[in-house]
Amino acid sequence: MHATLRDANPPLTRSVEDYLKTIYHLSSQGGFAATSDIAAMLDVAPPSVSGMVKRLSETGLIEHVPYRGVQLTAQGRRAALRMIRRHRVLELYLMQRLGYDWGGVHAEAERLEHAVSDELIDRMATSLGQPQYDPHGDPIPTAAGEIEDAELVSLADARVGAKLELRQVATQDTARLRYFAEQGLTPGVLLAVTERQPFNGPTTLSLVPSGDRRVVGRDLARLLLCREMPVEAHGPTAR
Amino acid sequence: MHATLRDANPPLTRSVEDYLKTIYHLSSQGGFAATSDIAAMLDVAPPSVSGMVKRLSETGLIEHVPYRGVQLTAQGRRAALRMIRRHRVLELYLMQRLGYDWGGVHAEAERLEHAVSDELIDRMATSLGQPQYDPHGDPIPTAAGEIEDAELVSLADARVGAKLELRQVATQDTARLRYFAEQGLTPGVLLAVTERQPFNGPTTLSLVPSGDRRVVGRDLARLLLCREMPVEAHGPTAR
DNA sequence: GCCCCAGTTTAGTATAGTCTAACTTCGCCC
DNA sequence: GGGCGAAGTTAGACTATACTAAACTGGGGC
Repeated sequence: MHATLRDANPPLTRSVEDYLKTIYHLSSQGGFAATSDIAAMLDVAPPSVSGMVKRLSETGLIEHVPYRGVQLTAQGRRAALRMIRRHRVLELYLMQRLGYDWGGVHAEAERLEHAVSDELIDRMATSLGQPQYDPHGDPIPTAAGEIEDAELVSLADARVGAKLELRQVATQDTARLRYFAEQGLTPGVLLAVTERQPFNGPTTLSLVPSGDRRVVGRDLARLLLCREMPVEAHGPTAR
Repeated sequence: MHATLRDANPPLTRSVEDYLKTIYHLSSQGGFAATSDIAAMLDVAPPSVSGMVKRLSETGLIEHVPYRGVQLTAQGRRAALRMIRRHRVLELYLMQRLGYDWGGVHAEAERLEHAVSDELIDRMATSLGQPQYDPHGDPIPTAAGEIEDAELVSLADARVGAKLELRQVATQDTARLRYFAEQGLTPGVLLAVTERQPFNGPTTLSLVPSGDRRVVGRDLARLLLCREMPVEAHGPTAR
């Protein structure tokens, strides 16, 4: 009797899927996801997170170190990547095939990702030619659950002419964070490197799509981790 | 202060949407939907239905006559038709644009219909050219909530050559119902009228796609209510 | 015209998720 | 090195939905 692996995949609930995705994002850059960060990102109260964390670690999807935070297990990571694949394929499909724009696409994908079957996602991916990146330039995990490493470059090292997406601001310092925010340099913004002074001089960049220029000194530029954008191959979608 | 219509649309839950759709189908042909029929169709226990019925009638979506059954209010009917529109547009889109076949499309649409936005459905409908019928030949309600009357013809009155979908077997008589079932004449089957003998004689038909022939006398033929199929305009999808 | 059974409703319990309020723990600061 | 504030957890309650078991109702058969 192989009842051992009986309920190996009790289908995850919508809520569980959201938690796993959130934990994946929070812990991808650094070990643990904190309760309060999860709560903030999902817009629920911290005790709700504690409760869910208990259930998820009982079912082996995450590992919980009390007062430290949580991490995904291999199983949890697989489930999270499946959701991320769904989300990114959906966003790309909605934009390319149904005329969605940046405004509406995220919310729509956010709801659909819990309802689609793997088959539908694969059909969409096939229809799109097995794309590797979503409309934001983020890599799409494969159906087998592999995802390209983000390979972040600091702005200080990016070559002049590169088109980048700012992905991470590598400091906890409030004053610097605030300064970056004032400059419009927050994760997600697109920019092009237009110039760099020699001898460790400052980098000049222009924000996309506004075209605004910024000059960033080397020390600060090293904190801005970016992903080089894939060659623009898709249509005239905004940006 | 117009707080009167404050929570006019507390978004319906997935479960509520399923109940409304089921009640619509069960009560469309005849006044009341019975508790046990709803339970059977949703695969839940009858007491679960009683509980939901109480809540739904409190919120004004249905009307409940104890021990008789339930009917949709105008508001409930509107919500049900919205779900039916979603379901039918989804089925058509999945088959025409993503290569789904009859096997998988229903289940997929059944899940997606609770997650899609009205905008997405409208975009799909636009992409399909504002279709009027789903792949089963059922009419698609408009975005405004209007649905074509089914306009059923009895098999006895259908013209020779017509292609029909059997929609309703208009008798409660068990013996007749059993006989029809044995003949493969159950709601949903497709058939073509091939011949009719004069002077109120029997009608000959062939089942689609098997091609099997049946001869049905006038009295019985009058009980078989059918919908004339719209002209086949879509591709070579199985059937 | 009474009775009985199928169908319906009530009662009570469970589960997954949420919340607020109250308590605990951690680690930083002086 | 002791205290204090922030972060985390526990406790307890609520909602939506489901279930089983038990009680009720109403119309058809004799």
